[in-house]
Amino acid sequence: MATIREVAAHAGVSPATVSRVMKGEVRVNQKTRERVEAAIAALHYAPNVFARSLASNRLGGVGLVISHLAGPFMGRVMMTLEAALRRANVSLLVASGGGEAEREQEAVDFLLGRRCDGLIVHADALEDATLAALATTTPMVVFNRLVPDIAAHCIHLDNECGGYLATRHLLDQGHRHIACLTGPLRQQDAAGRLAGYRRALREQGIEADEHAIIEGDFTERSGEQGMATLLARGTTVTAVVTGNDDMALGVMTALRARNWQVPQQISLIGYDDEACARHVVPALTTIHAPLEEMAEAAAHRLLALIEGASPAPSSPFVPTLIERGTVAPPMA
Amino acid sequence: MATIREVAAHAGVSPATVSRVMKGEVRVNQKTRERVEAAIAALHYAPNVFARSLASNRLGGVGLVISHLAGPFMGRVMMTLEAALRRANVSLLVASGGGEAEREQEAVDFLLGRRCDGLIVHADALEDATLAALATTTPMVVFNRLVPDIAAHCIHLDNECGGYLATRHLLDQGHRHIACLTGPLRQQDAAGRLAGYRRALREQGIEADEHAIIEGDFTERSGEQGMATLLARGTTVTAVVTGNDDMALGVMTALRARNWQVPQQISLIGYDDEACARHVVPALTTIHAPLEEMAEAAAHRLLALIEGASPAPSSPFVPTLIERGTVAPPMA
DNA sequence: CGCCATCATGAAACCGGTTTCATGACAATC
DNA sequence: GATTGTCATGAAACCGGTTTCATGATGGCG
Repeated sequence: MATIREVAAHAGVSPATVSRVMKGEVRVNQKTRERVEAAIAALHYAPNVFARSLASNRLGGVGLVISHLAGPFMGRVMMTLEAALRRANVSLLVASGGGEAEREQEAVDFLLGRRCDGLIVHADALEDATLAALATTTPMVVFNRLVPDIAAHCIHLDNECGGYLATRHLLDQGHRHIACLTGPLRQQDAAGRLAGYRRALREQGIEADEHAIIEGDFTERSGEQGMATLLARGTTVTAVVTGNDDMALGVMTALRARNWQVPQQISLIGYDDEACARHVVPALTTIHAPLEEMAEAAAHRLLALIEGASPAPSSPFVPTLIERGTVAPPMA
Repeated sequence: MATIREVAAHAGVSPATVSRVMKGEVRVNQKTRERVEAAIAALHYAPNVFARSLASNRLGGVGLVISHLAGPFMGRVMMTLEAALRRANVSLLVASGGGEAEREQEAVDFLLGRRCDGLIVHADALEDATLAALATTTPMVVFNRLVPDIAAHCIHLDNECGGYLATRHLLDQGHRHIACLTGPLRQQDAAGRLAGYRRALREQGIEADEHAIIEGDFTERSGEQGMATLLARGTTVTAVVTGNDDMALGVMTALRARNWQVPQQISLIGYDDEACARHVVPALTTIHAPLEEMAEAAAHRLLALIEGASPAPSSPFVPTLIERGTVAPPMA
């Protein structure tokens, strides 16, 4: 592999000039530039990334910290992220944290130890304060979460809106008694969705029935249990909004076990639009997040931060309702 | 950030000695080692990875080339890979190809340009010859595919066995007329599964009905169409094995549209054990691949190759049957 | 014509480790 | 006691870019 000095010798210039040509600097004579470019082509010169990193103190790559790599939509997110970064000739290092704060911190430290130029963090467990501190140290964007102190570093979804959309859709169909099976409420997304649920009810002058609001943990199992609890209480709800699709799946299981018909006897709405949502029967009506757009935005935001741009706050991304087969008007 | 020279000065030794201590070399006096370690701790010294890479010509990271990042099980694979590599203090760079040969090649080139120490390649579109050539250039393991010329570099699944297992299960239940909706037969995995299907039939002295073998392309749609074709022909099959779970989902759709009952009127078996398989109703009986074990093996194999081990061929991983709700004995 | 600004370019220092080779100390051997 | 071998260690070269600073050339302006 040719070095910059060999190229320089071949073109009859100094290594400094080759370096200038490589980075497309203006201060190079046209003739010289052409000679250097010819030499580069002739020798198939490709700069040594290690030397470049050492000298410039830049990796040319960013790190992605993911809580659950195996989660239902990380693939879609990574796909877009990777493509956007590669277009900028920036590589993507991945480290996973498995949803525990300690392991997420390890992932961050690992990537920082590799001297990534920046970080995209999709972490459930790390505390706001930790993330805020990190943002002062290194270019960073937080994905799918709003950390108030560093809002300008966050690419997030308007979960309140999503919760509202779901509930509103049921209200529009005529439902008046709607249950809400939430995710863990210490998690921002779950809390936001619940807030949207409450707002939709309030708007219609309906008072929320606190017995019909059950906190789960985003697992299918917790959806099943939540619905079972509701039914055991002899609930009169005609519809259920859930914290995510997994929980909705659990709800369907609980209902099926008791021979309730969806949507004839009870309507149901999920959240996330996972692959499964399309495939269950009846297909799940749900809330869709523009993950690809969000990923694209995250990549661009991070690249800008690395270039020294000052973080500019942006509005949250808005989810949309996907109507499928689990919502119908309530029975008379 | 402290440099190795500062540590050396602090410990009253030369940088060379610090370097020796860092890599745990034996040829260091116990007393000296302790002094150096104290200095390292006192200065919070962490070696500069760029300098290390430049001097040692090693990145300390490997590349993962993925055809479809958003595919149904890449998450599970990446999760395990990343964990195994990180334990060895090796980082993971990811590049996606999107299923086209050209883009897959770009991904490979990109990662090679970043001087990865090795490559894990999960590519559908790249040719065997290309991969074989690559293996001579750089440490590499091929994931979920068998390239005959470099079998020792391949971590793959015994698809023939999977196809056999599925078909055999149906035969054991008493089915005698079984359709097979395959993936694209130019793809090794699809062809292997079909071969297993044929062997299972042959073993029972049943001649395969070529009209009941339809080539699809692994999409849900192709499963639906395949089943529709079969039904339109007034088929007499009592069971269907499909190329993957997506196709099985399509089959279920086609059957539901015509009011056929699964598994009472027709049995069905998928392949891959995707997340959805558990959730559809009835839950899909399918073939499960030990992806985590395979990923673990891929990581270890690659790390060994990087250390200079000579590639040792290994036997394919064997899939297992997951019995759920889509298989029953044929009607009398 | 002389002075100064502008521009293109090269020399050399620098980034911070790793590794080779030389050296000196000490012990074992004859 | 001289020789040889082993061991711990340091000096310095090296990896291959980037960047600063100096320099010489060119040209515009008074």
